[in-house]
Amino acid sequence: MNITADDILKQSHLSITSSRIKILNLFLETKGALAHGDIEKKFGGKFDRVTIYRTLQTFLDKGIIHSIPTADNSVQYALCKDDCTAGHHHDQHVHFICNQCGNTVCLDDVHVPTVKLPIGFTSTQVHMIVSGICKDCK
Amino acid sequence: MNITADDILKQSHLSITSSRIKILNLFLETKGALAHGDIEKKFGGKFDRVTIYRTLQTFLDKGIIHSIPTADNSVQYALCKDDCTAGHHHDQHVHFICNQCGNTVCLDDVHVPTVKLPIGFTSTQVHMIVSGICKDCK
DNA sequence: GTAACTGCAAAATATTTGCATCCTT
DNA sequence: AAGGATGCAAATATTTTGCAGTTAC
Repeated sequence: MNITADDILKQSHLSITSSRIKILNLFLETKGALAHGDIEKKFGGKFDRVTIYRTLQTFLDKGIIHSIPTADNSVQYALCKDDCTAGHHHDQHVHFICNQCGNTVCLDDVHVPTVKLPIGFTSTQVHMIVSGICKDCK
Repeated sequence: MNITADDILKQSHLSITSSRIKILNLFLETKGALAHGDIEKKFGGKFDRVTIYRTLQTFLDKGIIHSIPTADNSVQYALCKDDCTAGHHHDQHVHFICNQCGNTVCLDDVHVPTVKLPIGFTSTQVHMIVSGICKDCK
C-alpha cells in the first residue's frame, strides 16, 4: 500500500488543505526533484505563488521534503524518505542532475560513501551531487 | 612562488582591471568560499553590484572560479585548482559548510570517493558537500 | 584607436510580509 | 467558534539588460 498525501499531512500534524494535497501529490507522482518554478508551471495560476512558497517552507520545516543543493542556484526540493524526522534529516542519498534534460533524480540505490574528515570536523549531513548525462538522454 | 591575481588574468586572456584584481585577491586571501553578498560587503560600495555579478560570471566562464552547491541556495564561489580549464572542471574535492560559523571551506586533502552509478548514467562532475561543525567552532 | 570593462539607470525576477477572508478541525 | 491557511496587494531583494563614458592594450 502506498502512502498518500493525506497520510503524510496527518503524520506531520498539518491541516489537510487542497493546495497541500495537490503539491504533495505532484511530489509523489514525480520521480525527480521539483523547483519552485516547476510547481508553479504545473499548476499554471491554479493557486498563488505565495502559497507555493509558504507550502514548501512548511514542508521543509516538518521534514516532509528537503532541499537539494545545486550549482546553478535553482532551488530543488524532493520528498524525504521515511527516516527523516522534522529538522533532522538522515538523507544520505546521491542526487543526479542531468546536464541534458535538466532533471534531478534521487539515486536511492546508490550508497554515499563516508569520507574521512580532517581532525576536528564533525559532519551532520552529507550531500553528493553528481552531474552528467542520465540514462534517458544517453 | 605564489601565483598572483595578475598571473591568473593573463592566463585567461582577460584585461587586467582594478575590480578584477581586487576580487581575485579577495579569493586568494580567503581560504574559504565566497558568496556574492560577501564580496559586496567586503568592498562596501567600492564598486558596483553589477560589476560583481559580471566579474563572477566572467571568472566562471573562464574556469577561474567554480560555484559550490549549497542547501540553502546561497551561491558560493571558490577558486579553481590548476587542473581546471575553461568549461571543464576536474574539481572533485569536498566542500565543508560549518553550521556554526557559516563558512564554506574546501577540503582539498579529502578525496572524493567514486560512486558506482546505475547503468546508463555518465558523470562529468561530482560534488560532495558535507555540513557540520568545523574545527574552529568545535 | 579599438575593443573591452564599468557605472548608472531601469527593467525583469524572485522572495517576503501584512492583512482581510476563507477553510479545516 | 478558533486557529490556521490562502489570496491579494505591496514591500524587498535579487539578477539582468542597455547604454554612455572610461580604461586597458
